[in-house]
Amino acid sequence: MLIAGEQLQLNLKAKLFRGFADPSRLAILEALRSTPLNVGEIVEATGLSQSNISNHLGCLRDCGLVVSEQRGRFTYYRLADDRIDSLLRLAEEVLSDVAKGVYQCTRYDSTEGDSDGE
Amino acid sequence: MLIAGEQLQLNLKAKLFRGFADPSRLAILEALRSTPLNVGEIVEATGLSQSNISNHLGCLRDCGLVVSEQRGRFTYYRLADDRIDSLLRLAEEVLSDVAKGVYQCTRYDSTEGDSDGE
DNA sequence: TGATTATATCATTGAATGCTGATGTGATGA
DNA sequence: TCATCACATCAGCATTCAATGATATAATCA
Repeated sequence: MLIAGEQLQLNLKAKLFRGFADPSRLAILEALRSTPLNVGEIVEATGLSQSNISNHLGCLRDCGLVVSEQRGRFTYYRLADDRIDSLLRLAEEVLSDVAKGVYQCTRYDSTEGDSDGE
Repeated sequence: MLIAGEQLQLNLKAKLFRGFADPSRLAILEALRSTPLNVGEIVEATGLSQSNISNHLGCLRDCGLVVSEQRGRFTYYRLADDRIDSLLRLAEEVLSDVAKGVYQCTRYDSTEGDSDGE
């Protein structure tokens, strides 16, 4: 049985991962891996709507995954920490091994559900 | 604008992170970090219900984060890969830096929402 | 075989969450 | 000041998803 402090730690960690656990947010993070971008540039890079991106950016910023900097009318965003990049890279490594499994995991699939039967 | 292959890659990565993005699943993964456990032991370790755990284990297994091994009536689970552990550890490192932000991020908070008003 | 143990599956329900479209706000320039 | 640009915020909707309780399955033992 978990005690309160451990639960809190788990909730924090879950929230951190949650920042990465959405394709739109990942697209934003990926776009920011190479260089800081303003919102309009992120819109172009991802094809997502402006308000959608702004919402996700708010979450990512609140959660400390990105930081923003105002320049005139533009707001530039960048990854808050090099380890954000490391996490993404490590995830890619893991994926290269377990991709088959994730690929077949239809539990959280929003696109479509092909698959066999277990 | 993202092309199809990149989108697929993002969806995969998001699903991978999704395995980590829930306190219950994290509790299960944490329990398995030290040693393989059967379902009953995971129930004890986490305090979650059996069916709840079984559901999460199904997801974790389908997504390739854990592997299972039958031993008599028991099913033992363990982390599928050392890098699963690395990802958890790296997340802890990041948390130690951006914890304040995540802590204040009420967007995905299920426990409670104190906080100031931005 | 029948009882029990260990685990998986299922339907349901309520809550969380992503997306959209409209609107608000602040900065810039005519 | 007025129009415009860049971005943030908000309400509403539709979907996803976690948890529960009941039930099914599969293995073990008497």
